[in-house]
Amino acid sequence: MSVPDKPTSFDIAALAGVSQPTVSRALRGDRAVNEATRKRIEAIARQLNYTVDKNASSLRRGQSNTLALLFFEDTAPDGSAINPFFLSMLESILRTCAGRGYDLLTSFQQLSADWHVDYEDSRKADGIILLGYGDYELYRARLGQLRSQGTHFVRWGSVEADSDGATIGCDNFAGGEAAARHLIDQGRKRIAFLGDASGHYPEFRERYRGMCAALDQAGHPIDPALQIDALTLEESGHEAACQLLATGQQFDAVFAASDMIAIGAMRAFQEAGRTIPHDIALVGFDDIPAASLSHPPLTTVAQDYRRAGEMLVDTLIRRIGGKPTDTTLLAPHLIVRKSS
Amino acid sequence: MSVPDKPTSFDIAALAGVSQPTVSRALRGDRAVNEATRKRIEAIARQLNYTVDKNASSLRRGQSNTLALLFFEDTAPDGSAINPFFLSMLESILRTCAGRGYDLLTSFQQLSADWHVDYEDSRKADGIILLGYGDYELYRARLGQLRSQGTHFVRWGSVEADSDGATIGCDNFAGGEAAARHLIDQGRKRIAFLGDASGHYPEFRERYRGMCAALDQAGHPIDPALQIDALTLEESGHEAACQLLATGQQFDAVFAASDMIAIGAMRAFQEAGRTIPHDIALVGFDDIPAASLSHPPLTTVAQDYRRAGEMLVDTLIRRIGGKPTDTTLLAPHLIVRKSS
DNA sequence: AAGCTACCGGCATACGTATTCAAGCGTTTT
DNA sequence: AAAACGCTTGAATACGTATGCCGGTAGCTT
Repeated sequence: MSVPDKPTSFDIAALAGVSQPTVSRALRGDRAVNEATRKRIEAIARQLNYTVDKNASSLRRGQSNTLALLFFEDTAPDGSAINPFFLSMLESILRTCAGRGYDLLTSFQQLSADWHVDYEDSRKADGIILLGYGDYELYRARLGQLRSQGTHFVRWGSVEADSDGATIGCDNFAGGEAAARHLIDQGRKRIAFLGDASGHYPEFRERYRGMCAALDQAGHPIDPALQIDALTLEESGHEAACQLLATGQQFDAVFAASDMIAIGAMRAFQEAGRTIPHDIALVGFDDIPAASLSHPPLTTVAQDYRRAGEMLVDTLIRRIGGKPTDTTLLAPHLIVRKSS
Repeated sequence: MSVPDKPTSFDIAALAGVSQPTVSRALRGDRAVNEATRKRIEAIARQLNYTVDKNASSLRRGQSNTLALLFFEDTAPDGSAINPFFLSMLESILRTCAGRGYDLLTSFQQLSADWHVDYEDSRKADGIILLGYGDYELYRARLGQLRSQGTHFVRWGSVEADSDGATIGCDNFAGGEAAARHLIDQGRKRIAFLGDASGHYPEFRERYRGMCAALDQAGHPIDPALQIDALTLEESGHEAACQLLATGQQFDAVFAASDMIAIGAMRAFQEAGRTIPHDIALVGFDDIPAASLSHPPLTTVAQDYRRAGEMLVDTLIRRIGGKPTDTTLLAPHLIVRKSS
């Protein structure tokens, strides 16, 4: 059972009694082509199941109508699951791409690895979306490199590193403030923070700073002993919570830098016999799907991943088109559930 | 600030004092090129930041080293989140693709829509992976169409529709049996099933049949009244469970066709004041990440999404290469947690 | 010394599309 | 009636790479 060769625009042209360029023009909707001719060509094309060869087309036009999505990971490629929050964003990005006539290429990158972003260089994509919590220094160097190469890209992340409108981010400071204010309103005074607060994760640091600002405003002291580093993994959250308990410090609330951390911490606290929210009020960040499934359901600061995905794609498309774009800060909002 | 033109193999050739074809050969590792020449070319290429233009390369070679992933959805594109199980699989597929030197194009498809699978026709991808619970009739017609076009594809799903080794699936019957046997071993006799058992979802039907077989073997009667339709959505699971309660039927266990259904059902039962597992033992299917986070943690039949992703990619690559492939049935395994 | 082989690299060309340029033709303008 | 114009189309070519074919050189065999 042999499969007939894929028809080309020459085949269509021959059947329609016109030249190949006319076929190309007709199918791209060029108005220079006579209406009747176009209809005829379209009919034949449909009948032969003709589709434009994207490789040839991209080669000729110098663009591919494809975007590339790069996930950065902290952890070893093994065993690790990607942060659900980013998966939700992926979904939004996919839908937006489809709506805008772009395809999406997806891949993982080790943050530490020497990611030579081949996609645009090799003309496989017109631009790149960068996703993931970024190690600051390494990351910034790469961004500069991309810029100097003239690569089109946008990234999700901390806005402070941005100089040219290529970043979409969440107002992490405001999110941290909102979380802390909520806890303070519940009468909590000693709020612990689980998540890196110093360097590698600018997002987490901002959340911490927002929390500190709220504490400060309420006249509550800020105790550095109540801050424990953690990565966005259930296991890491569990560990950090155990560590916190082990310090023997008093605390009546915990603000976790991400839901994954919060969920791990919740497990640790419950294992230690603490009741949530009675003994410890707990607030997370992201509003991943699992947040509403925990027991008790997790109070959290929701990021609008839907909007974020749209903004990323639309901003990138604007940049590819050479139009100016602005750094965008999306407002998070607190979702109060039973854990606080 | 103007960006210099992207260098081509001609530029490299000129600098290296050789012809363009030699550059192409050298960079592709053709052994007909002298070692020293190759090193020289490689050095220059690296220095100029040269990368092969994938469009030109794909056009010339007639293949793109890209695979396309199509998700099928039941539900409206709005508001719906994709089944977490498939997201886990996506991750595995992505990693495997990367390991095999392929890129991955991802997109959604409405199951009902007239999906003209453009990706291979238009030479943007060498083959296609189909993912999603499939409506049988519609779906099968499309598969036939793809086959007759000579499109390379593999799919995840029920094996029974497969005639040519293009399917990777889970042994749903065995999974259903295992779940039911476990419940029977716990002394349960009247087991309800939540999920479509008749037609549209061959996977679910198989799970149901497996459960019936186990009941039968144990000498327990099978009561059709204990089967309620549900889609793989939390909301749908909740609804189905409510419906089941409303029938007034007696039952001491529930086997849900998926974890999403199980989680929705758990909520419904708890709202109705039933204790799990005391009043109702509950078993799900898939082992999505959230399954271990529910309260109580959900006993479930795990599918090996990791292996599945690898098999899908590797099988597709074999088919693209014209090699024969076999239908593969992966063995699921029961994970006992606290819900049963 | 003639012939043979292995090795290396250039020439020409093909992949399929999109665009520039110009030409043919019928109609309108002056 | 000549010139100008708009509309439609074809001829030629460029995009950048990969590969079949062939020629040339050097080392080796007989």
